[in-house]
Amino acid sequence: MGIDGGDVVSRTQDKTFYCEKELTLAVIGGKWKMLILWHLGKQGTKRFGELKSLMPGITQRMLVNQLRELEDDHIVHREVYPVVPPKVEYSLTEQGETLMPILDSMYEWGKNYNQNVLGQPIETKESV
Amino acid sequence: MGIDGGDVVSRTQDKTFYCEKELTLAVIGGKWKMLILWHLGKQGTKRFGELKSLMPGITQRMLVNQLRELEDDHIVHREVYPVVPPKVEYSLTEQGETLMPILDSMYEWGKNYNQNVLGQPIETKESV
DNA sequence: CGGTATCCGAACCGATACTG
DNA sequence: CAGTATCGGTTCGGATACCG
Repeated sequence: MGIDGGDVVSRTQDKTFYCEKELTLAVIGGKWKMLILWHLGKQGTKRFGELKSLMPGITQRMLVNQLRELEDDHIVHREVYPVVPPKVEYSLTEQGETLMPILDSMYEWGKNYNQNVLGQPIETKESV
Repeated sequence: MGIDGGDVVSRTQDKTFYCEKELTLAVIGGKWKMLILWHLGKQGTKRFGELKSLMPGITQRMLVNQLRELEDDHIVHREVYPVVPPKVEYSLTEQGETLMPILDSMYEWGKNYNQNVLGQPIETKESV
């Protein structure tokens, strides 16, 4: 029996999960992970520096950190080319690709919630 | 322009979001929120104490906290009956109901990930 | 170019005690 | 029964400096 009264579902990331949803959340829930997955999923393979440019707000420390965790979870593949200067490419694994429908749903839900509940207009590049 | 180089999408919970997915994550991402939504979504209206019983691992402080945040976000409805001893019932709002397909997807993804990637057997009440 | 290492404040969250 | 209040440990994540 787990702490929530249910069976233990899984252990990874040094954590114990009592429900499959929590496992999914643990994989995509990092501060920058969804954004990284989004870029890799929609635009394909990217170099480290390209990802950094796509997310100006992220620090190098956090980008490395989030990518390593996604790699450890078998969501992102890291390809190192032994050249100088260094070249490292990141892409989604097959398992990583299977997350895209969920991210799409979350995008759609957020858009709807923003309009219907928060009542905020959609700002487009034209309107701003 | 937002900090990530994109436009600001939304502001709520005293936070600023630059992508709709982050807004969705902010709504469901609390430590116990998915579990609360799951119970209310699958089994309908519950009293405070019932929810607490369904999640033995949660502290009273966290249950109140997570429910208040979900209420503030218009995901959960709180109905207070003016009786002694107090009686308070929680249920999903219409907007809250629209989260269920996402939670279902996350459940299914987690189950698949647990088997295919982590390679952990499914523990059933019978097998344990 | 693609990282590491270190520091440190903020946020999260559990334990515990008290209350109308 | 359904909360509130307070304390404190742990984790998260931003800033900065250095490296092969």
